[in-house]
Amino acid sequence: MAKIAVDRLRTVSELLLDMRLSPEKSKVSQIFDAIRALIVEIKLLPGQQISELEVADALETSKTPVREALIRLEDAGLVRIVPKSGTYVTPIRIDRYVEACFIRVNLEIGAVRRAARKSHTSDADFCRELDEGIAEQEEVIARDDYRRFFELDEAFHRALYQLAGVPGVWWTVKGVQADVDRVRHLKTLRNIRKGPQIIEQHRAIRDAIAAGSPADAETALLAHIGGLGTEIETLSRQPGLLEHIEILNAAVKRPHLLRA
Amino acid sequence: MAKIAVDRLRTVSELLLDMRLSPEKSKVSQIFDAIRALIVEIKLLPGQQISELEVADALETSKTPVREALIRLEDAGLVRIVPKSGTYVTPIRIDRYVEACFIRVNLEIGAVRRAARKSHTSDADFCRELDEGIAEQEEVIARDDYRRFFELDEAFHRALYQLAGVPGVWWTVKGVQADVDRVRHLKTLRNIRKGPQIIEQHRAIRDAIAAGSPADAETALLAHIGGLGTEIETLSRQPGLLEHIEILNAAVKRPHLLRA
DNA sequence: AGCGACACTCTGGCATGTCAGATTTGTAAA
DNA sequence: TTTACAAATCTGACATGCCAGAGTGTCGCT
Repeated sequence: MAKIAVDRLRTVSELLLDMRLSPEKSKVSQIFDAIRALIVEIKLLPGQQISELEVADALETSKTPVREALIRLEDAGLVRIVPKSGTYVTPIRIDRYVEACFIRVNLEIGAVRRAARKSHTSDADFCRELDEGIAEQEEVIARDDYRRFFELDEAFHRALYQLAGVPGVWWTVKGVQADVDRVRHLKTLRNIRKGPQIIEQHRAIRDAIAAGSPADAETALLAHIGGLGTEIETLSRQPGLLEHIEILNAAVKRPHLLRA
Repeated sequence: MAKIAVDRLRTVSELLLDMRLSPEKSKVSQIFDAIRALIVEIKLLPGQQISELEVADALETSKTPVREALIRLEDAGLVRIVPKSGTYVTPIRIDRYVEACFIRVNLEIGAVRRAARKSHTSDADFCRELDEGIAEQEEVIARDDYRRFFELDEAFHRALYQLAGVPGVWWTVKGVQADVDRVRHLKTLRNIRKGPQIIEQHRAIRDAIAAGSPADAETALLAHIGGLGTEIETLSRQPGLLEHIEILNAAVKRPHLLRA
């Protein structure tokens, strides 16, 4: 099996040591966000244990807020709490990943179709928000600001739901995207990027909506985030990506697979 | 404004007094389920306060598990926790209702289409589970067992996701259905039922899947759970339903609107 | 060496207590 | 009666502590 560079195994306490809790927001939400980020960015490996007490000590707080954050992380599917045993990062499951893609694709198809229908009976300014988004995307891609581009991409898709008149749906999508985010992070780690191409696709979606054509909008969206089959193919085609995931999932049980 | 019969305002403690916590399952999940049921069945009215301490006393337990259950209820959108003030049942918002319908319709369209495609290349037994479900539905509808019918209906739709190969999607659907369930409860309270018709629609969906025709499957599904517009129309056409919701939302602030 | 019993440790479930802020209530002045 | 303001009350956020059960290592028996 190919050796793959993986971050050294770090305990939660190590990773959180330099974090300071702001008294402005609730501790629970801050801890939730912090640990979620660690999991999504694969700083915490699948299967790795997260101890309430350890986190509490590292953050100089008590177990209670940590525990409540972990409960919410469990609801989000990022950790598994096993009574009297421990709390563990869930493995990256490709079936969940596929389901998340399924959800996103279908919801977004529905959104762009609705948006296109509404656009049909609205003024020319209907797509202004999309246009502004695309313009800014081009700016940041020009200076390789991928973090910002990631935010803009998210905003663009959120705007689609807004145009469709179902803004809240976005949060549902976000909620199930945990596994997608983890895989996406792996992809960017492996330098799989395609910024300009994405912008072109965004523009195609915008145009179809502006033209008031639900069918074209669906086609454009599918070309963008792809059908389910496409998505899995993409994964398989990336040499070693699935293997990489396997290794990550197994790493905690077999630490000798890890390299510094 | 029309007077509408509404359950007398009951505190959580009253409603939970006869409940006994089983030591087999965790207290949190039992409390979560119990309060969720009370909210969905509109025993607890929108806006009504749910005090941690009150629930804890009624169930002869401590605040901790109650609190954790309430946190999960907040994630589910059923309550709103206001720091240093109280925890309140969220109002029934029709925009959320619409969004939940949107989510369900689009996901289920995707599911039946996929199921139909898979059926196309599978054996004749592909739809057996659906057939068995429909058969049992006919049995229970014959003896007016609406509670059981409700379960079977749910199982039928869950089976659709299973056939599509994305079983986990069902849980996402369930997660966002809180408001739908509340409205549905209102509907059944107002005697809006149509059992035999539903079974006929189930059969149509099954047939389209068995025939391996995605387009027909989508059509049949739309006829069943309806497009978004249809759903809202249904609401508006029910004389007084929207009003009823308004009154429920306002009831707690204006107790004089309530009748025994 | 192989294996089972037992003690010890660790974990999360839960009980209880403290506190600051939000809300309500009592009350007295206008 | 109305209003203003302060005391009393109530609430959830968080801290701390205890407990039973799961896991693990050790030691003695075979």
